[in-house]
Amino acid sequence: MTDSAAQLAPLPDFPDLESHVRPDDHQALRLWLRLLSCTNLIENEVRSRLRAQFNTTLPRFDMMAQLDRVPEGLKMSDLSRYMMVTNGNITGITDQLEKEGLVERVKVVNDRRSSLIRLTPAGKKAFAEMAAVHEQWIQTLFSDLPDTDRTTLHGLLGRLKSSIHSQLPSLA
Amino acid sequence: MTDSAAQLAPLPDFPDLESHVRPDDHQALRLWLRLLSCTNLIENEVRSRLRAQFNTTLPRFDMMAQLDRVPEGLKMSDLSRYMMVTNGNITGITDQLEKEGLVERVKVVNDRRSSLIRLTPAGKKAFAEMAAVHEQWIQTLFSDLPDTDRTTLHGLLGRLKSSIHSQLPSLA
DNA sequence: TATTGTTATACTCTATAACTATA
DNA sequence: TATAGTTATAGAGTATAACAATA
Repeated sequence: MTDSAAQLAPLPDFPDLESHVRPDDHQALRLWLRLLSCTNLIENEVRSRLRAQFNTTLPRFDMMAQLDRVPEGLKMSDLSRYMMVTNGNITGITDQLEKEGLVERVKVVNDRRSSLIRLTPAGKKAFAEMAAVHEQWIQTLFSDLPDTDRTTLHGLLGRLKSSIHSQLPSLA
Repeated sequence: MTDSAAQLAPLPDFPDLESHVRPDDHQALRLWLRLLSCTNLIENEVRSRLRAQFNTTLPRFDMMAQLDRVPEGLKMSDLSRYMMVTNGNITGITDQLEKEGLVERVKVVNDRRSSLIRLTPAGKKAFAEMAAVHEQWIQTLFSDLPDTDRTTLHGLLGRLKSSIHSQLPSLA
């Protein structure tokens, strides 16, 4: 693996937030604008495909993804933390998915305030179908990036994430 | 510069969308979840500070940033492309900023359908103050990442962005 | 016919805060 | 007192689509 990525020719000028970067902008700002452009590019595409092909939204998909990985279910406060949104929003998304029979609230015996949310069999099935297609989208969108570059990127973003969490301890 | 980033110990488990990655998830999906986590982490913080300290929003800030870099102004359709939102939304944000005296619509002679949007002197001043503080936030948030890592990251994200644009030519 | 911008609409996501029921 | 979840509210952002004016 090399550092050649840093020495490549300038990119073509795609129209986005990065378009008006100026020569005197500092490295961190340029990096942030590019990070934001990349993420928005992919996220918008994924949102639009989720809507078109599965009539769902990213938050709904994300919630089902979290639940799919914990078959016994998750408390709403856990979901709230993982999805980084407030409690009331989790109630709203849960209500939608419950009405469609994709998740269920399961009472727990030891604490009558809380319940576990988990996927129903129908929810598991629906999510499995979406997840397979979703993963294929992601594979394809990232497929031009060589394996080593993906690994490097993953590692560097891990450092960035740790560093930011240590600066914003309110989040951890 | 080395590839050491790829060989580091696993990250602490911060509660976010990445929390439930499974051993059999493929590299591209892991990378995408981490990219999304990092961006959301920073973006949420920036949104919240823009709200608290300047009583503004990210789209408003972004629009002023675009305009600040083109003193003669931009057409609304240009802004629409750069900000990757539809035309109606640009009208809405422009209306807000115009009412506050931060931008103005300037008629162009050769095409009476369109006008140029540009910052007013008050808008320039207000943006300059915000931009300086905003850049300081970004500098700080990225400051733990060594210079070489920032450069590598910038380069790799550039490759990713090009690759995605070439897959989604509708955007270019 | 195509393009620029506006308007109207509807929906989702979001935070905040007050509330309840339990612990 | 503190915690889990609900409800109500208000605001922002978004896409879609119909529209007027102009090219």
